[in-house]
Amino acid sequence: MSTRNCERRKKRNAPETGLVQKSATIQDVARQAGVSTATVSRALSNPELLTEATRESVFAAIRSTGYRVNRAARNLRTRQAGAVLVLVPNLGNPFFSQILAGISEAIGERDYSVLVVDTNDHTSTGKLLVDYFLDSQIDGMICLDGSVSSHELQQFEENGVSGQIVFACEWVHGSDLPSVRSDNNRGARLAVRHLYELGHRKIAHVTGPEDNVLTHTRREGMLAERERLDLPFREEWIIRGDFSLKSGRDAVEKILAMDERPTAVFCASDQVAFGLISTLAANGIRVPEDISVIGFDDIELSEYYVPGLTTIRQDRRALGVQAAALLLEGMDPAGAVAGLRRSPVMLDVELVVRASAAALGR
Amino acid sequence: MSTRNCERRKKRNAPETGLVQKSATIQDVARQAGVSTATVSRALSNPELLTEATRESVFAAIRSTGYRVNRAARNLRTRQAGAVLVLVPNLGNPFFSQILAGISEAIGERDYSVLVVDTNDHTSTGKLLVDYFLDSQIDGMICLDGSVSSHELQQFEENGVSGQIVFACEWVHGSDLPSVRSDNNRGARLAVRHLYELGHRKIAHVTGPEDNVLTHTRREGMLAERERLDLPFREEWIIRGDFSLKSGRDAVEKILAMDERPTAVFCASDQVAFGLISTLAANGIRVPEDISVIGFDDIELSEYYVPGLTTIRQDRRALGVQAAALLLEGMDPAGAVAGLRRSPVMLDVELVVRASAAALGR
DNA sequence: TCTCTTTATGTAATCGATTACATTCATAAT
DNA sequence: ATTATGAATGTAATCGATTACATAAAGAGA
Repeated sequence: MSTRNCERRKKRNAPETGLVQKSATIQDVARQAGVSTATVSRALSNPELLTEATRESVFAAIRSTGYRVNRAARNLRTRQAGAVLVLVPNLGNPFFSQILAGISEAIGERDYSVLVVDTNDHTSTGKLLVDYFLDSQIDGMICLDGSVSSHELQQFEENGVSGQIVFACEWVHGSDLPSVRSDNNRGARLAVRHLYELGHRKIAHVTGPEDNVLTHTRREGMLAERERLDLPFREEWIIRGDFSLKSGRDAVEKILAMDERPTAVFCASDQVAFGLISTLAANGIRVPEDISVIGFDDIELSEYYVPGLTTIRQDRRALGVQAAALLLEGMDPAGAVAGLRRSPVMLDVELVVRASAAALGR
Repeated sequence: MSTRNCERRKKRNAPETGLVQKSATIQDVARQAGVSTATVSRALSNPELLTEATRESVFAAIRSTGYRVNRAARNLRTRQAGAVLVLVPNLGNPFFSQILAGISEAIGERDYSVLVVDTNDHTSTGKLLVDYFLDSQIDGMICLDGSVSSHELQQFEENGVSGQIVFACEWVHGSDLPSVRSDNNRGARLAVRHLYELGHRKIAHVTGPEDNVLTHTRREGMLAERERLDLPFREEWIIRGDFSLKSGRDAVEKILAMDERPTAVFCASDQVAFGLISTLAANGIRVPEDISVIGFDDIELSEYYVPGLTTIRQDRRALGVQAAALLLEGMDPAGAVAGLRRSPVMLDVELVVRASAAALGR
């Protein structure tokens, strides 16, 4: 029938015929509607400026041509990127993906794309974070990783993009960049208090990595509550970890070797708790009968662990949503008002009681 | 000192002075180096075309101006987007994030951005997948979700973008789009055989959701192996699930109500297995003493579950890396050769023996 | 020495939108 | 009737790169 079908193997759109053709431009629409390109552009961005009649005819033309705005052209002209980057410490960790979901939801609504970069991948690239801005690849950034070097932070300032950055979950100590975080200190206190109320006095703590703000905040909360309750303290009860399953496992060895074995362990993350519990089990020590364990995060699996994990719940999705909102605020108008910069948004946490922490000496 | 610092709050770059200024363009570099913009462009894309001398001077100018190519301008001119989209069924599921990591790694090397979209977010947008292509937002797509409607697939074909799509992990039954997958059938057979060798004959199976290809492939593998080994079969031993923790929990109820209770359960995912085991435990049924359980996926946590989960390992990162490679191939030259389209890349799986499946009746 | 290649570089059109400014026209105010 | 005002639309410059084509220079071959 039609041998001239394959003139170009370019994109098609969906006009009346199924003919292969380049996709329609704003020019095509303008021609079709008998108006100028300016009018078409207005129909899209400021429809209220147009007469109902012209508006209609433009939209009709848009429909009939199957027109779609060319992002690259728009971005070039408006000097935007239409994308936001999320920097994740570890994509493989279920904890972060939930935050990501919240971000996607809130950001996607505003027609921004979400770029995702894993810190590990990133550092191996040798690319600086600020380069994403300088390469006009992104308009803003949400950082779930507090271990950003001060050098990088300085770059942000120097290039005037620090207003388009929001930290979520983690943050950088001493920096005044906006952030959304859970009340980690309170979480730690809740954990300790709960163990105390169950009768525990000898409480150990497996921390996160030493260079992490969460590690410090949670440890401080724990120490404060411990002091308030006048609990005994031994240096060896503070065990260094790194939030990972493996560090939970490694903690067991140390616990087994202790002169004065704790009756309860507060872990800096649920993952640590899992690593700990499973390894205790492998050593014939039962949770919670022999030792109580409490985690932090309340990832979905905690409810389905054996035993169910008593833990501190963070609203991960809310962290993401709020961070996105904050970022949009910072990006949108000239509204980079310093107002929000100084005070981090603090989200409440909650003790979730399950089976892994029980009354002492039953 | 200098009050004229705030003339424009635009981007800076890093020239000798710290003055705020618009970032340098290719024009600036050309001027600085005393060449044309064409030459600068060549220095970047085809350096071998230039004299060593000019090349040097261009790079010097690039350095001194702090020039960076403007992505939007390049994209507009070259009709590319510089980005790839990954469609994930559920970002909150640790299973997928690992694949994502693999993709990021492989795609990022080629200087593409990785957009991530959760299927849920996506469908709620009312946007079609093909729209990402039509809006020139992406050059290619990796789909981890096999539940793409045939309507969407048709749109891909019609718009000539099906060569830039790769399925990973899941795929669409009957479609010939390229894909990378684990050998799910073999995985299921391995699982059943393992249980058989442990002495189990009454083996139940908790499936995935009915509309999922993995569900079918794994079920078929299981049925085939079951037949080969001449195992008894009861309809009720096939329990419908959906890969989630919750569906594992729900399965327990059904198992408890069975006339002929199975001695082992093969779960379609590790998550299901966790849901199952924890709920069995809550009902006083011990794993593996009273009932053996085997999962599928080998997510990181499986090793740290109590008991350690015997399961089928998929190399998730490899799935991602290979999918990315396949996609790059399809996007790169005019090399959309049909050669690869027909045969899915099949990755081997492996039985990982831990504690959740044990010899019958000890 | 003169023409023919070959190689290095420049000129300028182009990608497709946005938007400052100009123009037109209808309506209100004088 | 005349001018001012405002609303609707058009004109054309612009964003910053890429690249087809044109040109210049250098060397090869006669």
